[in-house]
This record gives sequence, C-alpha cells and structure tokens, in this order.
Amino acid sequence: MEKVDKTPNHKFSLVDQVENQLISYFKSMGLKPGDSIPNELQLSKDLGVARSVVREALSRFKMVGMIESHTKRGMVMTPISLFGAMRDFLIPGMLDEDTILDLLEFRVVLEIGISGMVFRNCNGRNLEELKNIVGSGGAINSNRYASDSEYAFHSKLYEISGNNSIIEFQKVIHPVLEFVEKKYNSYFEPIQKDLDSRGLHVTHKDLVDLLERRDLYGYKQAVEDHFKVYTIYLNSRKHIE
Amino acid sequence: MEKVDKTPNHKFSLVDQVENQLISYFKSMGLKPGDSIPNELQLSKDLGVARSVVREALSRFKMVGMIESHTKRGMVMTPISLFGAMRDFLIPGMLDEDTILDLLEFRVVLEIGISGMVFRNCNGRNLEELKNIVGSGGAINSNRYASDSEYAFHSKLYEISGNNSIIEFQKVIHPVLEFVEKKYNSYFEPIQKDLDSRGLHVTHKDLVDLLERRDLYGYKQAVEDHFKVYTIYLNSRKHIE
DNA sequence: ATGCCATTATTTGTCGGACAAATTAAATTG
DNA sequence: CAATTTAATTTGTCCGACAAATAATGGCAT
Repeated sequence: MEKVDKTPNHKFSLVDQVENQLISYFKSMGLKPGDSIPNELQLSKDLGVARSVVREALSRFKMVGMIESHTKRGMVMTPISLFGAMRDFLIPGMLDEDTILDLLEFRVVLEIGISGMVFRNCNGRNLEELKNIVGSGGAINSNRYASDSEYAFHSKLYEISGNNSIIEFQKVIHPVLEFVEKKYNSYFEPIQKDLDSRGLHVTHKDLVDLLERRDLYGYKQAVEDHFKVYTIYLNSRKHIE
Repeated sequence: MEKVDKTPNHKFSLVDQVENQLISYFKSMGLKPGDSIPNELQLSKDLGVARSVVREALSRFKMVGMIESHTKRGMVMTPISLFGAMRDFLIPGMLDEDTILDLLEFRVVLEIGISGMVFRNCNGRNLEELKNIVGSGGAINSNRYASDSEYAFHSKLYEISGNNSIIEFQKVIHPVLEFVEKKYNSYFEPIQKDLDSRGLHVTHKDLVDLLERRDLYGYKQAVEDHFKVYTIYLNSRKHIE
C-alpha cells in the first residue's frame, strides 16, 4: 500500500485518496467476504496519514456494508448487495428532473423485460395471490389504482421473477416512482383519459387474465400497453428536446 | 435535530445514528441541490457528539456525492446520480454467487426491455455505427465476440436507448458481467456449442440486419435469442434448486 | 461615497493524543 | 490441566490544536 500524496492537492482530500488506495488494495488482494484487513493504526502508518483520516475513509465502506468492525476483533469484509445500501440515502428530491424521468423509464423497461420470466415462472399459487391483490385493491378508475394496491401488484410480479437483485432495485426506486407519479400527475392524467376513452387501457385484471390463459404474446403486449401512459409522455418529451 | 442516544447501544454506533439523523434532517427540510447545511461544529453541538463523529458520518455522504464541502464556504447538497458513486467501489469478487447470476439476468432482462426503445430510436447514423462495430469486431466464433467488440456493441444499444440512468447502470455492472463471463465460461461453452450446431445462434450482425429491415417483432425475438446461452443456463440452475 | 487593499474571522481538513469498552490472549492459581 | 484473573489489543469516542482557504470586514486613497 503506497503512501498518499500529501502535496497540497486541490482536487482530492486525503480521505478521498485513502478511499481509492483502499479500493485498490481490496482489489489487488482479491479480498473475499470474511477476509480481514489491517487495523486502523497499521493502515494509518502504511498510508502515512492520521488515524482519523483512515477512519473517515473506512466509515464510507461501512455505510455501504462493505466492511464490518468489532472491537478488538478488527475489521472484516462483508458481502455487499448492490442496492442494499442505496435504499437509505436515496432522496427523490435530490435527483434532477431528467434523472427522475430516466428512472421512470428504467422501471417500465425493466417490467417489460421481466414479462417473459414472470410468464414462465407464474404458477397456480402466484396466480391466486395476484387475483387477491387485484380483487382487494380499490381501483380508483380504470387504470389508476390505490397506491398500495399498485405497489403490491407490481411487487408480486417482481417476486415471481425470482430475481433478488431486481426485487431490491425495485425497493430502491419505489420512492422515486411515487415522487414522479405525484409531480407529473397533471401530465399523465389527460393522456390516461384519452387512452380510457379509446378503450386502450390495460388493467391489472387484464394482465392476470392473460397469465391465466397462458397467452404469452398477449401478456407481453399487454404489459407494454399497461405502461402506455408513461411511454407516451416520455416519448412526447423526447421529441420536444 | 435531536440529540443521538448515547446509552451503550450495541447495535448502532454514534456515527450510524448521526447518519440516520442527517438523512431525516435532509428529508424533513426538503433540501434540494445547492442548499447548504449547518457547519460541522453546529451539527456536533446539536447532535451532542464530537466533531469527529459528525465528520465520519458526513464523509459517507461525500462518497456518494451527496454533499460537497469547501473551506469556509461550508457544505452544500449536490445532485446525486443513482449509480455514479457505485461504480468505484463495486468489486465483483465481493458479491456472492447468487447475486452475480441475478445481475447477469438483470442485464439480460434490461436489454430485452429496451429493445423496443432501441428499435424506435434507431436511425441511419446509429445503424452505421452499429455496422462499424460489427464489421471491425473480431468474432471469435459464431456468437462469441472479442470482449471489446461485445462491450462496444451493447454499449451502443444502451446509448441508442437514450436513457442516461440505464447507461450508467450498464457501466456499473460491466465488471460484474466480465467476471461472470469468465467464471462460468465452462458452463456457457457447451450450451453455446449446442445452439450453434442447431443453427439457433443470433449474431450481432443478425440484430443489425433486423434493425435495418425495420422488423420490430423479428428484432425483439432475436434479442431474446441472442441471450439464449444465459437464459438456458439460468433456467437450468433454477430448476435444480 | 467608491473602489482597492490589508486584516480578520470562519470553516473545513488534518494531526495527535487520550480514554472507555469489548474481547481476545496470556498468566496465574487451585 | 481447568478455571479464573489479568493483561494486551483494537475499535469507538472525545478533545484540542493548527494549517489552508476563502468570505467578511474595515481602512485608505482617490
């Protein structure tokens, strides 16, 4: 481990440099979960900085759950889950408009992408659970559901996909989606009304029916159509720019 | 801002508590990029902890680019990009096997999901660029490309999708995909051979041709088939468990 | 009064040392 | 040799100090 560059560096603080050095160290050593790393005093000596600087860098890795520390036992690498740490500090209001809409699109794309998996994995029990959610969920109008029911339904789809990273990802961006739903409601509303009037809306019940009928292509198409409100808005927005 | 609980708390360190308090504070104040937050001394007084504790918590937010600090000017909130910070500290070896394969599947799902967008957004210039990549890329065999060409091709697809969050996400998981490609190569190889022998492989060139012919459903299906190696392996793995 | 310059004050960044608490390692004792 | 006591190690927290950067202030000449 090399000593950090202590010449007045206007771009990176010592903590930043130590963070980078540690990442390099982790990589070069090929560390795996359970492996331990040198103690703080050792690191501060090796890197030539104060212990407080090392601690601030280590603190960063602790936030994302990359290392755990215990008194006297030292510090060990812990398995990270990509999105696990993100959930806590993601504040929708801190994202700029473009990013928020990109994430809305991301979500739509993802749900279209998993439709094949969902169809494959969907069994009788899953179908019953989906029906329950659709049944109990108070539909506000044709395609707008109470937020709880909406969330429950799509969560179940992610769950059926069986991919934990995708499930975690959904949990991360959920607050962002609620945020965008509120913020852009006035844009979505008229589009939805238009779709409704033309009988082009696809309800949760429609989706469940198609799953039950084992109509793969119908289901795939219906999933796309279910998100038409968003895709129409997103596309209109792109063509303006 | 409430003082932290200093009774010997075996679960959370003071730094962890301060981190949470700060997140609550950010949320409750509805802070937006550009807004400034109280200085370290003030925070440490308000929270009833040492400045070093506050600094370790703040350091965490600095890592993910949530706040920036300058001498005398204090600290200001900065716009975060969901995945921007992740890129640095994601080490494939630190992920467990299930997560790695989930991410491989995530990628496949995502690319299937964007196929509609890619098709819509693909214009003459994009097509030319794709052709160039396909032309120059040294195909190792029918469906295995030199890593560079492979990356370039799919990067271009993400780029055509025009969604920056998706592009960033791809950059984040790219090292994971390279990792999984190596690690599971012995599993992918025979599946690929089998697909080859049955003439079921879909090359990059095939995809470009379909884009050029404006065959939407053909393209969508081809994208799915292009990833068959992975989906076959992933499915076989699920049925075993 | 205004514009420029020197001085002061504030705030982050870094350093060093101190001690408590937890827990492992070692030593002592029956 | 087992059990218990003692010591040593390492993280977590606190405190105080100073440097560097930069904003705020005040004075001075025009």
